[in-house]
Amino acid sequence: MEFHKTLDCSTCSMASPVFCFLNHQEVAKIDDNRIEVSFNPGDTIMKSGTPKTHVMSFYQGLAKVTLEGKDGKNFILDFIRPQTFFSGPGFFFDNKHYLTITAVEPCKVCLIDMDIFFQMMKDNFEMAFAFMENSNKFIMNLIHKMESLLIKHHHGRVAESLLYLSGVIYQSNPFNMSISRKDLSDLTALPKESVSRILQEFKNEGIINMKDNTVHILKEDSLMQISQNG
Amino acid sequence: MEFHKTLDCSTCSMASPVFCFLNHQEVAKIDDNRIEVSFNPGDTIMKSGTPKTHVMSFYQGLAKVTLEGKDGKNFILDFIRPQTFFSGPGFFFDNKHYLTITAVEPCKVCLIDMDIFFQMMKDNFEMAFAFMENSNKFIMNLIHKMESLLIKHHHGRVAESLLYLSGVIYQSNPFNMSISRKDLSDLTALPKESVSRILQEFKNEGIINMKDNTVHILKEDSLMQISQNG
DNA sequence: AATTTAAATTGATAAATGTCAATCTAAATT
DNA sequence: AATTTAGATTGACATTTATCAATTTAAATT
Repeated sequence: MEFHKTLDCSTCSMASPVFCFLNHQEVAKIDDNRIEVSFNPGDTIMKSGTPKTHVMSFYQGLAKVTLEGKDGKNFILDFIRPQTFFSGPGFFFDNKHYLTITAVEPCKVCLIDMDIFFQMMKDNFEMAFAFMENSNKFIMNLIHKMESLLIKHHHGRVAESLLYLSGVIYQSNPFNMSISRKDLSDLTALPKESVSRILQEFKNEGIINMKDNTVHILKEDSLMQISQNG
Repeated sequence: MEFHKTLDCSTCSMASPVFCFLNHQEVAKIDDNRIEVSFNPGDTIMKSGTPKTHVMSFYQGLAKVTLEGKDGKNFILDFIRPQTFFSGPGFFFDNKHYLTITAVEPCKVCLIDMDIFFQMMKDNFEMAFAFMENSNKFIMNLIHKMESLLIKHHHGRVAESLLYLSGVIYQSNPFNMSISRKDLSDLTALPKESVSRILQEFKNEGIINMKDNTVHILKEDSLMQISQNG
């Protein structure tokens, strides 16, 4: 971890849309009340159950947002890429974390004092509204995720995840999957054995190719169909 | 439906906590820009996909919040009882409904013009914050629901639902279940046949009693244990 | 490079689960 | 009250799915 700052809010191009309605004074105040933190893969960025003191601007790397269930079962609700603003549902409520965020690739974030951010929303309704929009998008993600998990069968879930990883998270087609099979298992809410099997099936059917964590989607149409109907 | 008003905001005791920070002027403004609507069981209060023009204060009856999936599969995310404020995740985003709300028992609601409510949040940050707290509670409900559905087996889900209906929704122990088996099926994300079977099992094991839609929980401890471990 | 550790794959099996069809019950309509 | 309709229950079956154990592969450590 580094405690000196390498960025300047006034020139930062990595800020989330939540911050785009601030005037110079407000930007300066954010700058004075933030800390930059780096995380290595596997590091916990936010831990469910702990007190919530900051909101987060995620500006580098890849992280996973996890719901910790019982018996050590975890569910990945989403992956985070820059630029993302994250406060979490405990904000305004009991100021605790309800989700765990873990670095998958090396990450850099700015942590902004929650009270400062809170006060700023009082004076700047545009930021407050941008914050609310951000919350609502999070809700819609959750709803979509829920729908997928409830409706789709195993093959469909894996197909959807591969398309999501390639299209949204890694944004390339032969993509190097930096997440583990366990992560894929937590993302699809499937036992890791099932994930292995299904990936193997996709490979045998010529839908994808796999080698050394590099996945190549060969028949995107087939995957989309499996994702829809499976 | 009745188009004349029977209530007065300034003396209304059925308002959600979201409205508790308003001054006289603001209360009057809400009063001028709301309509009272009654719904019969089965009526659609809000329909997914339609434009969103109002926020809702739910002050009488029982309704279900449904996520419409593919192939006519529906999932009940929650039931609504007074007093509940509901805006929905489309607010601030594309102003469409993403969830469907349907009356289960006769319902009465106030629909408040969305733009008026929006403007009022600009001037009254306390209401805006109460609104945000409401949103975050909704998120936490969703997360809890998701966890249950992902972790628990069929018996556990039915057990949890019975406890929820008795404890939260109907607030009595021998309770008259105004929701249908199909609703119970949509709530637990289980085929209705499975719901029937499991209820019957619970009955045979002396955990509950059932007659004419009246359900009596006899062994709450057993149900709680099944809900936890099942 | 050798050894150890962890992760991923594969196979076999038992259990859970969804679907179809048929029966039964209750409610609604005439 | 008789008829119709919708909803709920039950049974049987095929399929899906989770779990355990064993093997293989890859990564990390010495």
